[in-house]
Amino acid sequence: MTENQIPDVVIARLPIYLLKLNQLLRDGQKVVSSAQLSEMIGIPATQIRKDLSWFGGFGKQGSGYDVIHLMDQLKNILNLDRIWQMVVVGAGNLGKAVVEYDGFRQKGFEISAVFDNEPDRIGSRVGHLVVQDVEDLESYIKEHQIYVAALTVPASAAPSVAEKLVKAGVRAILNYAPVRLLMPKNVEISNVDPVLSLQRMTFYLPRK
Amino acid sequence: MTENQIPDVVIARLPIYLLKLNQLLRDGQKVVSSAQLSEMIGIPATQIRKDLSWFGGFGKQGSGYDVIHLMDQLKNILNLDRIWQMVVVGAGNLGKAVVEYDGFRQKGFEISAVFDNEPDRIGSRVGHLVVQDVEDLESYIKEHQIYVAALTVPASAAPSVAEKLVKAGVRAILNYAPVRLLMPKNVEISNVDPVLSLQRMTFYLPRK
DNA sequence: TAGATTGTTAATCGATTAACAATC
DNA sequence: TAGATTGTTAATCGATTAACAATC
Repeated sequence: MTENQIPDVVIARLPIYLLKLNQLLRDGQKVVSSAQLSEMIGIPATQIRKDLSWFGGFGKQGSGYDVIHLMDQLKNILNLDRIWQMVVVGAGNLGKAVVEYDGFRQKGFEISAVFDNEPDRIGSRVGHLVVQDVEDLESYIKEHQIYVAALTVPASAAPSVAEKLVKAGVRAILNYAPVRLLMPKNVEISNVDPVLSLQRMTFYLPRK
Repeated sequence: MTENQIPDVVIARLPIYLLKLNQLLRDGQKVVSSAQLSEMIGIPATQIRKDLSWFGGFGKQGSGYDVIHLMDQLKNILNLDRIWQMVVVGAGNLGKAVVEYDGFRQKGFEISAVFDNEPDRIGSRVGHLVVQDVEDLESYIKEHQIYVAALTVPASAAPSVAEKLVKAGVRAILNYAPVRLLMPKNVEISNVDPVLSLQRMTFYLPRK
């Protein structure tokens, strides 16, 4: 069963295409060529075509890609033609910001619960949610069949909470804690660590 | 002048090594081998050694790397043996969270000013700072020789603000707005877009 | 039809990995 | 010295890019 494995880098670019297509749609553009997309997002046209061709022929020779149609296809490929329920673990400043950020819901990720272990926080309101006891995390995930979680606990607590999440059935973790979490290979993890990004960029800055 | 160009992917891994070394230091470990590091962060030992060897020989055959010495070297390479002043543009929820997040300062990135264009927000306090008028952004950057900025304005405003930043002399932008910004090639940009990360991960999740 | 642009093959480029001599 | 682990070369692997036939 040698599956025609699609490279991870290709998958990572699809949401970028989708983002730009959204914008084109709002601007009322009906059709777009790979050359136009290329210029707008700074990815070579050949690469865009190659990426898309992993999944089929979505374009039309001579004219380009129908914006709406391509968006639908990408959403389907990325499993985004549905709403994903998501839990947030950690109700500190970061957790609050995540819960109150509107961008997740707008793109189909609905935060359905937030958890913490601090007695002071449990029971308090964050956004439109009430903070629940992390003791109830596993049963909640199982009962509601949650696959996606955001981790906004301190670095020290992250590994053990992540393990709990995985044990309960979570398959994708958005990790805001500044640690590298080792995951079984059937669990996806994305690290949101702006400090690492800054530390990369400073390499290229003038030393003074 | 064919410079021995170091790949971007290599640079991007160095802060990860640094993060883990920090942890080892706290744990009191003095020396670490590439094999140990490998196991701890899930990057092949060969790759770690290869990455480091771009910059010189930091290890000792037979024993490994001195934790403190390697940290010092990495900090030097990444230009992290100093404090970077940073401005934040956009004082909405996201901007507030960024200003109030302690992790930047801890790692040597000091937020020295925050800007917005909303009259209601200008003059109000965020963390220990007072929100300044974005009209004064360029002069502030020039006067204080700021090279690093975080962009937490709405997507629609991001491109024009980014342009202002670059014009004033900013060379590294941490972009929180959900847009791709095209930058001159002497300006570094990192996108912090958790939604894109989620949209990548859902590809791998079971469809139901 | 002529012009434009896709989808795909093949060539190139660059990054990862294996292997091992050097050396602490 | 013997054992361990680095630093580096060469081989492999995989991703990007160029080129162009197919086709709208």
